[in-house]
Amino acid sequence: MATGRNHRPATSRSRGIPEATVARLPLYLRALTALSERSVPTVSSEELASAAGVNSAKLRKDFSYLGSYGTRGVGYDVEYLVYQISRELGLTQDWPVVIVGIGNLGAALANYGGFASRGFRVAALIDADPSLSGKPVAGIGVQHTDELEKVVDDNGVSIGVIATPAGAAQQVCDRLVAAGITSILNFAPTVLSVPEGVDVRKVDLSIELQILAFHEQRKAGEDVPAEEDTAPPAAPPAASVTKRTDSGPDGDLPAVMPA
Amino acid sequence: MATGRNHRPATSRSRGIPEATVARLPLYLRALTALSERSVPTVSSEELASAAGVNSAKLRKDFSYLGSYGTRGVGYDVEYLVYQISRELGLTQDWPVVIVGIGNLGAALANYGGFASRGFRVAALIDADPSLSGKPVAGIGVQHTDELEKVVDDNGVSIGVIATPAGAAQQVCDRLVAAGITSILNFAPTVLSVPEGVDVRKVDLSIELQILAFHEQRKAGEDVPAEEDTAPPAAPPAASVTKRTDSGPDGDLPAVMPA
DNA sequence: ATGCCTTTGTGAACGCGTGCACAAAGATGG
DNA sequence: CCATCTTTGTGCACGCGTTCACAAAGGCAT
Ligand SMILES: NC(=O)c1ccc[n+]([C@@H]2O[C@H](COP(=O)([O-])OP(=O)(O)OC[C@H]3O[C@@H](n4cnc5c(N)ncnc54)[C@H](O)[C@@H]3O)[C@@H](O)[C@H]2O)c1
Ligand SMILES: NC(=O)c1ccc[n+]([C@@H]2O[C@H](COP(=O)([O-])OP(=O)(O)OC[C@H]3O[C@@H](n4cnc5c(N)ncnc54)[C@H](O)[C@@H]3O)[C@@H](O)[C@H]2O)c1
Repeated sequence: MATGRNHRPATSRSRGIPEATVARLPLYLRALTALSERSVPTVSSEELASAAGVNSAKLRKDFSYLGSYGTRGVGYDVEYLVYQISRELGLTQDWPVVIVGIGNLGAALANYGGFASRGFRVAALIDADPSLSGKPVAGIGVQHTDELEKVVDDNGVSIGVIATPAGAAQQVCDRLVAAGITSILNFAPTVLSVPEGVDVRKVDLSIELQILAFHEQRKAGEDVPAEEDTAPPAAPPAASVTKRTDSGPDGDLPAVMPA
Repeated sequence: MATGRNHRPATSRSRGIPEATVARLPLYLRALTALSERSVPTVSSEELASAAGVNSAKLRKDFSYLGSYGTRGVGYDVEYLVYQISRELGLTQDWPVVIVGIGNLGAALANYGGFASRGFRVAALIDADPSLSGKPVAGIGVQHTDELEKVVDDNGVSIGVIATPAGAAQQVCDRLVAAGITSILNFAPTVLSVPEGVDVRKVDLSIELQILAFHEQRKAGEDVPAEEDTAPPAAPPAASVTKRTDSGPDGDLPAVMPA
């Protein structure tokens, strides 16, 4: 139990900035960086919002949490806003990151250029497989799990990425936390349990696909407006052996019925 | 403008099931599958909730949208629930998927076993690089972009995964949509614009890291409880040359001030 | 200087999601 | 058949996030 608090109750009242806003700041920053590279001096909330794919009122409200950085009748100064958001997100400093589990995914992550584009720097690659030790991936030698604590300590790493198989994830997580890491990005399909004060974010491809499949099914099913009697199979197994009245009207279960 | 509707206004009234619940169903399903493999016959909402890392009341409410599948005083039948959730998510049928952009990430995705574990099947791998054509990745030959429409059509693919560089993503997206795809999972760091009726979900590593960095910075700053006057730099560029009253207390801008 | 026109910043209403707390349902034991 | 105990299903309240709509702010032209 105590499978680790999710969400961020924000310790109570953080200094402002709703979580939903924080999640959008990187989006704005990306759009602003693109404008900056094209030497666009200012943007209106309307333009920037459409570039970021959000509602303009939402964007203005988001920015209002950072302060009043716009000029009425004109818009926002691109460079200045880039700096303000970067600072707010903590991107003015660089963040050493360790990646644990250098398999297919871990190697792809290590090779990912977008890592360094913001203030993130791959400090070390860690894997339990001894045959990988020393092998260079993306120009960095893979180190054995034994080195984990030392690496984290020496480089002052506070962000860890887990790309190991699901079975090893919790164990790796525990070690990362014990080593002093307080933020984890988890690619393994497992719920991680962490102590208070440690943030976990997860990226789960399988979940995303399942959500898409749900909507896809709905779209397909819309053609057949048989709203009433398509779904309800109406046969909860209830008492394990007592009930089993009949097979139920749902039939055609693909061999997954309760034994 | 019209950078593509985000969210899912659910076409108006979908048949129930809040989006937040849909997003958790795969989580429950994963936990239930694990229980099923251990031949556990029933679970209480409390147990299952902790395994999935959510609140038990939330879980019960989520299940209530699917119908009354529990037995009071006992809990939920694992197998039956697995089936019900699978069916609700559309996992009883198999979903052919195309992956476009077989680079570091695309190849990792193609090799990913978790794909097939649910009803997803990699129908084709597509890349614009002619030198990749025919090369087998994860046992499947990479096909050239020219084949895209044919592949989608022949296999009845409705879900596409974009793993190309950001610059090519919108273009690839447009082609996928034109070919008949209505659900897209986007790994490229770009906002995709799609017509109504097409669902887009994104996975953005960089955004996740930036969110972690934000909280990390906050944790570090908590030591100094100078709540009031740490943040407000109070120097929006405002009128380009007119304002500039003084440099403000923030100082130390790392050479990023507006010209 | 003055008025017009654009765009910000935000008050307020609304809807969704969350979690509490409890009555009802049902199993289980006597 | 009844009492007791467990666990579901949900009414309700609350808080967060979204969106509308508009007054105030400020640039710009005359
Ligand atoms: N490949 C993908 O596209 C993809 C997509 C989504 C999720 N995932 C998840 O990401 C994880 C990694 O996927 P993958 O395809 O790279 O798997 P992989 O098997 O290719 O790589 C896993 C690596 O982790 C290492 N490892 C195992 N136990 C370890 C431990 N205790 N400490 C350190 N390293 C350890 C292994 O030596 C191996 O190199 C899995 O959990 C997978 O479910 C992968
Ligand atoms: N590698 C990662 O870990 C990672 C993480 C997060 C996001 N991303 C994003 O995922 C995308 C792919 O990353 P990557 O590291 O695999 O890049 P990559 O350069 O290794 O691979 C890109 C592939 O896309 C192909 N391609 C280019 N244009 C195409 C087009 N128009 N049609 C079809 N194929 C085309 C290229 O030939 C190449 O094979 C990028 O947008 C990147 O920002 C990658």
